[in-house]
Amino acid sequence: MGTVAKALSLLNHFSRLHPQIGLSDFARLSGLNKATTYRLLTELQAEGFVEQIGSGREYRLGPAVLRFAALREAAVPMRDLAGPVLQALSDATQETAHLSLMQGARLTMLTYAYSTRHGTRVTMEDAQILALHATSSGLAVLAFSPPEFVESVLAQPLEKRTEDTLTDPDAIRAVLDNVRRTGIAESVGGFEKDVHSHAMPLFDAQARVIGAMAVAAPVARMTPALKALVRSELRVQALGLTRAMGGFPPDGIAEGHGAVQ
Amino acid sequence: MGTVAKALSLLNHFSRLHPQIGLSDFARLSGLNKATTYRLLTELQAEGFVEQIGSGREYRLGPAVLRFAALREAAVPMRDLAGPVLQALSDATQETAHLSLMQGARLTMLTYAYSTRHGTRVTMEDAQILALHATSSGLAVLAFSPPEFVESVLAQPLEKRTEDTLTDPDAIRAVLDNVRRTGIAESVGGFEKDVHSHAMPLFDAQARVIGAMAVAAPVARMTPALKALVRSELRVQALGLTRAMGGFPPDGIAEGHGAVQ
DNA sequence: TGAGGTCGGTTCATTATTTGAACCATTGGT
DNA sequence: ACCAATGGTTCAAATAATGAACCGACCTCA
Repeated sequence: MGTVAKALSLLNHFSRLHPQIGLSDFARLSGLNKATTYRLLTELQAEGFVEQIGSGREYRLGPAVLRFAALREAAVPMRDLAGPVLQALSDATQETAHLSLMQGARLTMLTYAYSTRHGTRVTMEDAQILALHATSSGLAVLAFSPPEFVESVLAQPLEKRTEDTLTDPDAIRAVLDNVRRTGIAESVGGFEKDVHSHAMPLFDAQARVIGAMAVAAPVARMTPALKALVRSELRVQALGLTRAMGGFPPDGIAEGHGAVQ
Repeated sequence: MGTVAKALSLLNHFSRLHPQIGLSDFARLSGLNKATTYRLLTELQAEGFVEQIGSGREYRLGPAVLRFAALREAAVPMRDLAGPVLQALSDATQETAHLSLMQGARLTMLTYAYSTRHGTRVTMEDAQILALHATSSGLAVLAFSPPEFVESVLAQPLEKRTEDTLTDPDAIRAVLDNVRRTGIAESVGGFEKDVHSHAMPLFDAQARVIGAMAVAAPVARMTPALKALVRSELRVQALGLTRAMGGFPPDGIAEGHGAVQ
């Protein structure tokens, strides 16, 4: 590992729980020599990536990261990030992948990717509005939304799009509990007949849900093998996209993989 | 300059105008050897500070900066603190209020608030860099910076942004004396033509200047009455924010009110 | 078609920077 | 008065950074 990588990986020890860290702690956490750690921190400090609290005290993240984050936000629109991720998801599963974002109280499709493998496929409309109670994406979003919002949605009349659409608020609340446990929402024929879809929520920097990523396949093709593949691919890609957008999954979702804490 | 600082200063070449930069351009811009530049970029990339667009193409800022910015915001909610204060300042004056912070030797805009009252207003760019000699914010900061720093700034070539920009070091030193006496810096058309702005410095817990808060209005609207209002509001809000961030103004600024220790 | 100019990326001997054990000076707890 | 922390510093030894030259791929223009 080069010096630069070592210095930057020091920053990874910051978290919500440990927003400021002393020199000795840094040395312990990173396994580096104290003198080395000190020199690296000094360089990070000179560039504004960390700063010191009082006089001769702990370090915390510096203001430079704010500047670069603003530039990153300006340079990389969400659609650009989502495109390749959806393509990868679609390639891996050979089915339709799509991404939707909350806009106000509505969930709308941002973009999608088809697979070329099969003659039949689930098709999507641009800017389509996805019913929150009737789609896997909607359920994924609801499961991680504030309870007040969930109740306000369930209090309204819930359209029965197909004979399999869930419209009983209690039944939906039970489903949401399950989604919270597994992190993945599932819908079989709830929005369009013959469509079986899985979805995972996407989060912003405050760990608030902002939308969902989903894979949709014809019911007949959703074998146990494909289901397992979809779930694992979706998990990886949705987490990856959340990270790429600067978001944080809430506690309990980002199981394993250490990192972010 | 250490290797880490070199790597990090590569990132400074990103801007709104140049959101992505190729290897050769980076080498040219930084004056480093191409191989060196490549190795540094590779390390930055491994930590997610930059990423490459397609296959073997240009570099742009990576998602890691967003992650750290979110953590920084969580740890130091300066923006959160500043938002309402700027809004109040903007509401009271019906003009644009903005806040900038020193990062290394640069003064950069953190956040701003517009008034909705007038059709015309002074507009701000995110993460904009404010020239220290040519803006009211810069002068406010310089006036309370260590003399060595002031001299190092004045020793460099001072860009003449407009015909009214002060570029004579002696003239600037005289202005700074005045700013120190009144606590408020003023600039008429020094950065952008037709902009008249007032600024007050902000201080940290050691009474060191960390940035400035400013109100900017079109020259034509800056009547004596507005000027008096701006100065009094700015005084109250800048002092309030310094306090809210845990900072202390140096002796002689916090007149009256018997400062906390 | 091919010459000449980019580009991103790679190599390797030379060089300069990073490294770490030991050492300060302070601080805070007992 | 002591001990064990802390942040910060030193300097010879070890290691990692450096840069000139070199690829192959891709341009453009003749």
